[in-house]
Amino acid sequence: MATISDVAALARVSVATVSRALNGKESVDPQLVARVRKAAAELGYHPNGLARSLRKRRTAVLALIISDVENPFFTAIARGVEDVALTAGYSVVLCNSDEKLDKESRYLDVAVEERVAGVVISPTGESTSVEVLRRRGTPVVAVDRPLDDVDQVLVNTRLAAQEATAHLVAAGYRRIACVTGPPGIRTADDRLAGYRDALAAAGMAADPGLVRRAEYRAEGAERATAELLRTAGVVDGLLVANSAQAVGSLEALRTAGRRLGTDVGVVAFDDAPWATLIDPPLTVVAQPAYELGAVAARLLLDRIEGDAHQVTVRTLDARLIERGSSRRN
Amino acid sequence: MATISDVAALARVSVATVSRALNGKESVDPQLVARVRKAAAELGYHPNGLARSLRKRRTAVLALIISDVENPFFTAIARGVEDVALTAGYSVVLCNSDEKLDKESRYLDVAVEERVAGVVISPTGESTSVEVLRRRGTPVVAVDRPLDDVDQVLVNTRLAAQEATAHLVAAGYRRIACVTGPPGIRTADDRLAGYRDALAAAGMAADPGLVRRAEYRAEGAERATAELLRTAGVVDGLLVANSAQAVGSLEALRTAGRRLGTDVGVVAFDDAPWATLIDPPLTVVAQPAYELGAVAARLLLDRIEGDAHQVTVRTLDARLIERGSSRRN
DNA sequence: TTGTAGGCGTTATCAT
DNA sequence: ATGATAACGCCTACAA
Repeated sequence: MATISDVAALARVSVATVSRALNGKESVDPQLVARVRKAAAELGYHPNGLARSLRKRRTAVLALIISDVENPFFTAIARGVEDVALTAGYSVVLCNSDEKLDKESRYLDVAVEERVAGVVISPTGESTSVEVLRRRGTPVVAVDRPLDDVDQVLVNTRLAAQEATAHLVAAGYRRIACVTGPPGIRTADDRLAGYRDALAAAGMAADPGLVRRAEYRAEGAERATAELLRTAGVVDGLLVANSAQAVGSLEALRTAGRRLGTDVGVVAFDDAPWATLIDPPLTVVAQPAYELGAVAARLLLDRIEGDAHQVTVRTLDARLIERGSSRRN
Repeated sequence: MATISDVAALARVSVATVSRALNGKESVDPQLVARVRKAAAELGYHPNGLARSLRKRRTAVLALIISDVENPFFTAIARGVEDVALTAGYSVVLCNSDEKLDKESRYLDVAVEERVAGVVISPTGESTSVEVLRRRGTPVVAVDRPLDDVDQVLVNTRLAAQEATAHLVAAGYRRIACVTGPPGIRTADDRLAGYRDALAAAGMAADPGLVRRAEYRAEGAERATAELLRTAGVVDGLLVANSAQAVGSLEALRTAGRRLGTDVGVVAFDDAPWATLIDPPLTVVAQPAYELGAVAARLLLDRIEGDAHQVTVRTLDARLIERGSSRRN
């Protein structure tokens, strides 16, 4: 484990010169630079980032805390963040909070302790607190879900849900149900709200029995949907709040022998790769996940580089992609 | 940004005492511990992990370098790694090499510079070099794909491919094609080898025209499969090397009007959540991704904690799940 | 242009 | 049981 002074000794210069040479600083004799480079290579020298960051009082690492690594929506966000961070010279470390508050707060502590330059987070819930970051002045950007007093990049998911539901109404479905995520998760609440907006606008009664909440996972949605079909009377339409849930809901519909589109019109959030593989293909609300991440990273870098602006909230639009699952036949 | 000496001052003790108290060390007057705790809380003190690691010459952070964050197989591995690391008191940072050698080697450099305790990596290719880690003595475990001279956790993917192909043969398919990943990626090569093993065992000629290579993504596989169907003559069976590719291959089959199972028997690697959603459901080779990650992490922790064992290679088995896509009717 | 030396915030050693 | 103090490896005034 060679250090800077080993390099200095081998190159017969001072550590200061090594530091300057290796960091491409100002005026160093090119001949010395060469000697230093050679010595460094010979020793397999890699600067100690810990020491460097300690001294400079800043790191070039961003933390991205997402609520579910196994959800393609969040991994797409991750790629967006990564791409802009990397080109700006920052590394990204990804942390998976798994929708669990304790894991999330542990990672927030780690972020503080490792003194990351900034944090992009999709908060697990309403009680998510980034106080620990705020106290230290670590810049934060919330993505996908809101968070008080910090920059945010969101999707206009309520409008999207409203449009999706209106689309089902226009297609002739009348008893439209909604399977959404747990209460307290803003995207889940918003999608439900949009659904209700659309029903109200269409002058249709909002039957509470047609609404189910489940974890953002296939299993929960499958149970919820099965139960819905058993107990809610006639159901001929369904809005599902994410693609993991869609897997479960579609299983349940099939088990119940209900044909997609013909018997039950379905729209789901997230344009999963398999959406066009099923028969009929699934109508979806496509969210701009990659952009979400890219915009969030950009905002964060602005903050880090001291561009002290006001708290900004950026809202991106989702897009309805009509396919066979929301057509009567 | 409160430091340990701020806490010391406020609690009117020495920094040494603060350090001992906060780290639950040996014998410290309980009364002082309380005073220190109170002072720390009051100041919102969080120890500086950089300084700590610099001093202790070790970090409690593992790096996991995977070749594609958007591939569920790798995110499942990530969860395995994470679960065991977290319970052992380590944090995991996830790095996405995106199957690109330059991103991979950048992350390897970062891992060294940040002095992570160890690295789990799914190497992008044959030329992946962890020399930089070896020189520093950073423990490494390769996962899913082999790597010279380091601990490895692999799947017996050649055998699995052979079984899958034999299953197609047994089901009566005769002109079986194979869509696999790029050359140089070991899993891709192994799956092809297993496919050939099975054909040979069945005394069937291996027609090179029935083999296609494509990126481990839907688009490439779709093109490859479409071309295969156009140019390879009769094709009534298909082995696909991962679930992303399966999406593309199935699209291509549908576009070509070939019915799953009836016209073309299909088996794909990876038990994707949507596999049972299509009609008929997809026969798959399920890989123990989570275990892969968990075992790799365990091996890595052993190394880190100085359990100097010989290079070990663990091979886990995959499991064929027969569904409708490999049945004639 | 190059070198010397102080300090970033901890932990650990050595006294007391 | 507690306190002073020397590293850990690097960067950067300041000096030469």
